[in-house]
Amino acid sequence: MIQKPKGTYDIYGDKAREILYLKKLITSLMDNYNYNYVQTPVFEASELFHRTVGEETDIVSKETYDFKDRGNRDLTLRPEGTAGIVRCFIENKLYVDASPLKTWYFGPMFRYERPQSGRNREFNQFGVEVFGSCNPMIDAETISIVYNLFKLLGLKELKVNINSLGDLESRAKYREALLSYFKPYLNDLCDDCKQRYAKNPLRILDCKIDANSDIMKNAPKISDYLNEDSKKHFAEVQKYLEFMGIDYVINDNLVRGLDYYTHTVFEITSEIEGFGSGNVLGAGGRYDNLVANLGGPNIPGVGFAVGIERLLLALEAENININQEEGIDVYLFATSENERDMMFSLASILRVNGFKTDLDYNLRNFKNNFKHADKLKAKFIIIIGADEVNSKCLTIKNNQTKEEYKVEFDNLIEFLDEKLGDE
RNA sequence: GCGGAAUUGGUGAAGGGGUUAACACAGUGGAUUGUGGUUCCACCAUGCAUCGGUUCGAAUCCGAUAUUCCGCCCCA
Repeated sequence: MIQKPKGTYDIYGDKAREILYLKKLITSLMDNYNYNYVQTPVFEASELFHRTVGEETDIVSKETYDFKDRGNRDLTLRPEGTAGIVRCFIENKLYVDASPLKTWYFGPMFRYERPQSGRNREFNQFGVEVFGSCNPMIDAETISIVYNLFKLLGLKELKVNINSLGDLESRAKYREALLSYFKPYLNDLCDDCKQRYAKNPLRILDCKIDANSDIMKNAPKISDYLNEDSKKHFAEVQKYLEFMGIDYVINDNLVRGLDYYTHTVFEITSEIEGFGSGNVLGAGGRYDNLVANLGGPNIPGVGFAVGIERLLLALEAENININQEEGIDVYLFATSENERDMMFSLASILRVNGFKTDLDYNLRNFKNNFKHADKLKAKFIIIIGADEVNSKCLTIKNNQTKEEYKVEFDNLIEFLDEKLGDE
């Protein structure tokens, strides 16, 4: 028996309805914010991710799905969404259009990881990327999208963490300060942190092992190294968040695992008991140099990604049901083989007229047909037998009230419109 | 990359070396004939993740592999 690849899952039934509902809600929310849907390839040149996400990040160094195609091209299944959208932005010269350009995406991402709760090898992300504005309003707006989506869904146990990494100048100064601060303590840090010291010292702050040590607590804070512009930018982001009534916490140690961030970074976590390390539901930030680094014009960007599977887990943990199974309007069955053709053509007419219709394909007996109609949550049942065919008068049963009606064939649509229109 | 626990029909599961793999739900057919969701009866795993080993005999013991769940690292 061939099984699905490790860390993947099939989407069907309740899960499928939930994801479709989320997509619908997100689509309409993005419409209100006036963002444009963008779809880019699921795989890209491997080099794209090395240059954007960062060579030394875990995502690129040990989690990518790399392969060569039959033309010997080096390709990678996308581990995140930003790189592809930025490439698309540059390649199609989308910067000639209205600025800022506000985009969103929804689709599968791939990371070669050990599966566990809230983590799969193929998973779905919803995200936005905004290009062409340095205005802190955009930073606050993107945070508000994630926040409002979660609130709309009914999530309560949320925490918005924000921080600023500053511009290139501030970041460089801070890096120097960290290097000189940690140098005497190098041997006291964990092995991972020793590596981070050499490759990306900011990430030392992210360390869970040393988090509570005095060394870490007394480490220099990024906020002391922000220059005037960076400070002002961060202050305005906070001002706009307050305008929108979004509670946030400034977390000095929030640095994020992707290399491209500048200025604002944020994470929204679920604070539900027992949610573990998968509690980051959405995260993102500003990346003012990424477009230029990839060979595009010097245009700033802001974005975030939300993990759909994690969002569904959080909804489940808060007992929020978004599975909107509605049931059908009409169920038809024939009493014998002779009436099946009529049943089938009648179903077709109902469907074209906008009624959610299903029918008995199996020639079930009466009992099983009624059972099946209940299972489909049918509002009306139409029974077609010899009498009905001869008299051209249909028997229609309201499956909630059990009332039965005789309706002329020609009046059927009108009858159902009236009955179902009440709701 | 490291660690822990699991895997028995469509589903929930019992059985921990002895031949027909319990029970329940779902499904199908019937008692029931054009009006059901109650009740009753019948059918529904030559097979217990896969491969190999031990044994007269393995779902049961041993080994390997796969997958699932959970934790660490990291991430959404």
